[in-house]
Amino acid sequence: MPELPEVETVRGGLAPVLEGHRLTHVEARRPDLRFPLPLNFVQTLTGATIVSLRRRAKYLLAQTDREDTLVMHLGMSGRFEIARPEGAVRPGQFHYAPDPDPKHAHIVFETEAGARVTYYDPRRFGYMGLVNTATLDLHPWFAGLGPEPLSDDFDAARLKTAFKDRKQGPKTLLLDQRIVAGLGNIYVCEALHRARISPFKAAGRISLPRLKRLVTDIREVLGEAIAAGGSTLKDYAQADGALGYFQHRFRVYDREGTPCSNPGCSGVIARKVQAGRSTFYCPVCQT
DNA sequence: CCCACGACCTGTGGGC
DNA sequence: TGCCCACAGGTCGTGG
Repeated sequence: MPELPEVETVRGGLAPVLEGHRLTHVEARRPDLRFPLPLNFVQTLTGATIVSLRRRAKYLLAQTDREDTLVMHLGMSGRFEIARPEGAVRPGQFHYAPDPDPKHAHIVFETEAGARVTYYDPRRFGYMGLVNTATLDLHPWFAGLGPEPLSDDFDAARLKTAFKDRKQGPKTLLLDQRIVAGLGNIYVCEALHRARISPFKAAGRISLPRLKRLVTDIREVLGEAIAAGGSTLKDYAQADGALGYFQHRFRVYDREGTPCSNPGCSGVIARKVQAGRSTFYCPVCQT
């Protein structure tokens, strides 16, 4: 599933075709994704103009010129594809290439300009909803979210407070969206490896200088991934259909048995299940 | 409050 | 080739 950098990449891919564009056709091919779609989903969005497309944590926020913001979460396997018309059947009506994966094409948006944005999600862990824009921050999806890791609100002092007296490893706590919003399994593993911090060490016992290093490394790895256009795994493609390449730069994720890349370390990357998720790490230099 | 675990849903890849 | 199991980027609810 897309983590922060992938969602940011999707945002960047969708923004040119959605921002400032009016939705002329909205289709929900099933009544639910992970949760039921609002009953007024199609009605509310049809004819609305998307005034901005932003990201908060792993959510995409498409603010409309009506009262609501369309909130989209990609879950594990959600992705968007943009189709451009191959020709106009007649003015305002367009022709598109056949959908390569109609079985998982759950939501379709078409804009006045002729772009077709299709949401695919085989596992249906993703979800969409309509949230009143004026009170968006109070909505349960957003009210408890921690700071954006790339913002100034996120720093070592804040992590120190969040980690205080906690016995769980930093791996588990960094996945908690209330502590910091937008990290997922891949980038937590990558950041802890860069910072040479053990995923299993009691979080409350990590020193402030090491947390400072961790904050820097979180920002660094996210920044690199965003710059690379987001990572692409099996069932994820960039919003415009092109592929990202950051997955080739993972240093620990899915690299069990390969040599540790940290300078001067002769360790071998290991995998352990921690709180039900795979943790990849170097048992030698991550302490 | 903290923490571990199962559930949600579907697809894929590896081993036999 | 076929079958079965393990596993997958996230989040939520339950129960100790």
